[in-house]
Amino acid sequence: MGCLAVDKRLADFEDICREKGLKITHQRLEIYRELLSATDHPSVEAVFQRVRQRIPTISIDTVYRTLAMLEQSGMIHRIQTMEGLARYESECGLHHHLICNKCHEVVDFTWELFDSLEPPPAVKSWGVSQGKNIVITGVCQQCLEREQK
Amino acid sequence: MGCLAVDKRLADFEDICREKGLKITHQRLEIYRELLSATDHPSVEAVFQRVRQRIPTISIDTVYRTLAMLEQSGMIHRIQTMEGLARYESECGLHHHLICNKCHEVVDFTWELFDSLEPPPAVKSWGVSQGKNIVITGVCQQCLEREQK
DNA sequence: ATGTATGCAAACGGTTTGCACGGTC
DNA sequence: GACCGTGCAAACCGTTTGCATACAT
Repeated sequence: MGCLAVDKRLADFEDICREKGLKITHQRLEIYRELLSATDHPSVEAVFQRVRQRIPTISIDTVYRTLAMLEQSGMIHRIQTMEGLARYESECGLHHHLICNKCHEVVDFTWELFDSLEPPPAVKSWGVSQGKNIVITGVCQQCLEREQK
Repeated sequence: MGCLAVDKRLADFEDICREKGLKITHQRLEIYRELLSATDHPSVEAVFQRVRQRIPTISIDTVYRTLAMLEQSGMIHRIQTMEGLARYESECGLHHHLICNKCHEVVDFTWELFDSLEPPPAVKSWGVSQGKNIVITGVCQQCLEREQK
């Protein structure tokens, strides 16, 4: 999953750590590996539960700290959802999000036409833009089917 | 401010309350009035501080409950920010948001060309879309100037 | 050997909830 | 007078932090 193979990105992770003087620990590797193979956009709690199966002694604090560290290094992204909790993704390519109002699942989609569009002049006069992201909210197919049970 | 005059929207508020059997209280009126005249996108705490000047005995719980009620009735919108707190706006017209990564201020902008665009097919097959919102993040002019002090 | 990362536990901040009183209808 | 809304306080939940130990370098 993601824009590069998992192995390549784990190697990059080690390079970035060495470069920044960060230590390559068992916990950090497993947390990053978990996020690289995740297709949903897991919450901190979800990452914790998954990694815990391989490292039963891991604490949720370490998951919080590691995810924050990975985000600061630009290796993963944080998404703040309407539920009020943070979700993470390892996807680094240009993309947007579909969020279901019922099950709160997050799905990626791409929209190249939009990406190539020039924003209106008001944006330029506001300041310097660094990210341009669409969030489409609605109800996903599974929830629609579940509703008309 | 907003797509309708403040007085008109306060009258609508009373109609909607009567319709739904909700009581028109002093607190609810002042909270809604405050949001109608706000140009920033205030947090619950900010609304509380402002309304408190006119109703010194008001509690923050009431502000939370009233804002939730107004949102459920479709009279205002909640925005979940990256800071992890909720912000509210009374604007009901189609618009998008500029968010400064430094001061976290939220500014509205419109983009009619985008609004008229048909989303890619993947969106239709995902489910039913209800909202389509752009968030552009970056650094606003004031923060840029403050930086190069 | 040095110093950062971890795990534990406690604190934190925004938000929600249970309850008795007060105000609206 | 009936009942919903309010204010107070306490609970709640996701997240952050201080500290002593464990581990990577």
